Amino acid sequence: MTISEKKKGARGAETTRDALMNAATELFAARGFDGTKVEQIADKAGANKALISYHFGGKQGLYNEILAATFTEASRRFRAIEESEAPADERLREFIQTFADMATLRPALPTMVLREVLSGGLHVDDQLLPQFLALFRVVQGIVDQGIEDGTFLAVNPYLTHINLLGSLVFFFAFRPLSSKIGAGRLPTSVPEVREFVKHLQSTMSRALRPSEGDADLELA
Amino acid sequence: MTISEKKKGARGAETTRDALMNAATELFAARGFDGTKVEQIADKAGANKALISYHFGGKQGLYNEILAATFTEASRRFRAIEESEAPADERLREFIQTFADMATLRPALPTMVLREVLSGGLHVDDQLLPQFLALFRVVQGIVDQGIEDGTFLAVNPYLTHINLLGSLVFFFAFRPLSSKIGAGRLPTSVPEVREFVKHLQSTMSRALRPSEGDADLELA
DNA sequence: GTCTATAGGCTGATAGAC
DNA sequence: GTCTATCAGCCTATAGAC
Repeated sequence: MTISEKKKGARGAETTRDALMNAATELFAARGFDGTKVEQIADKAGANKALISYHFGGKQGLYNEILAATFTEASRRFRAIEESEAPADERLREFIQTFADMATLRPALPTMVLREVLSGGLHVDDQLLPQFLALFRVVQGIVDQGIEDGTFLAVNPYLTHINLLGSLVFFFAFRPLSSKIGAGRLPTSVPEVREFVKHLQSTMSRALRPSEGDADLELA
Repeated sequence: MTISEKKKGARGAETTRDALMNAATELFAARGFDGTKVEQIADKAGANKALISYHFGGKQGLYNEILAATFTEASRRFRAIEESEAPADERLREFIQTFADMATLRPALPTMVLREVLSGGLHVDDQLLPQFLALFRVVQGIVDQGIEDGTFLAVNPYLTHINLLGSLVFFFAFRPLSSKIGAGRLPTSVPEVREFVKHLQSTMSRALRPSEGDADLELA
């Protein structure tokens, strides 16, 4: 038995601080800030609720820290794609795959993005805003590149971005409800992530591929 | 001065009941159930907060009534598309346009759908679930039709539905934040609904159109 | 139908012992 | 760092006058 396991049998080598962060991330994602009570967080973490104030200065502080950690990690991962010099089509596939990997590893990410979007970004402080916006520029950069070298149709990059990110975020946010509704009432069983990734990749690829008689399409 | 205007000058011919509904719809959409306080609703409606209990039996009752009204209206509008006998491609365009019209007229709709999805459908009682699911079957019905008569690629209808609905809902949910971030920091100005509708219609059309060498694509 | 006043419950935060 | 006990504030709901 290690020192850190001295008291809390339910946790591994996790510090109390980390346990609180993990528990809170799940709860905030599922129920939102107002819907989550500090006592629930403490219980789930197997810790005392007073420690939330001690470690994070309160519920709001904990939320901010989680938001920052989530966006920072996402930001870091996407930077690799932004710096890649692969063809646009390949980078787009990579973006979809990376987002899916991240959402699988951290299911709270799409949910928290969505909650922030819904709340009008009320909780995103100015320090975090650049990272938030960075996430919103990746797709546009890729589309710009594809249009420039002629491998993509001249679509509106911003709308393409909304289209793609909306699909991704919605898919992952919808999965829990999808499971709840159940196999009987839903036309198909809950789809695998792999399947969805493949679907979205080929859908976007077809949607952006310039074809013969398509000079009339957009340009907004 | 009509009888109904006897007391509240700020409202039109609106009954107190309706004023509360409208104010609450906006607030619930913007801040969620837990984030909205009954006093805020009353203030916005120019009414007394005790009247929420009187008219709706409490905050939860008010929320349920709004949710029911919202989904019922959506359900009614989409039924027309479901019963249409137009070609699949046209019906898909119609679906997108109808959703956009509805979201423009009632901005709370996409937001509340999204909040329900995020919460895992916690507030949707069993009576409402069928209407909720109906909304989720429209796109799939259209795609099924298109595949059957050969005008669409054999894509997965459920994933196509997620793709389309995610894009639509996200676009409208993101608009307020988009405005807040501002013209300076966003690559393009906040796009018009018309523009987005056109984009999404042609994107989906291209994504679903069967082309020459595409026998390899899906079938999950 | 509408208002005022208040009750009663819950929540987040902290003081202080260990 | 962690825990117990407690408090102050807020929030919903209701009783009762008009």
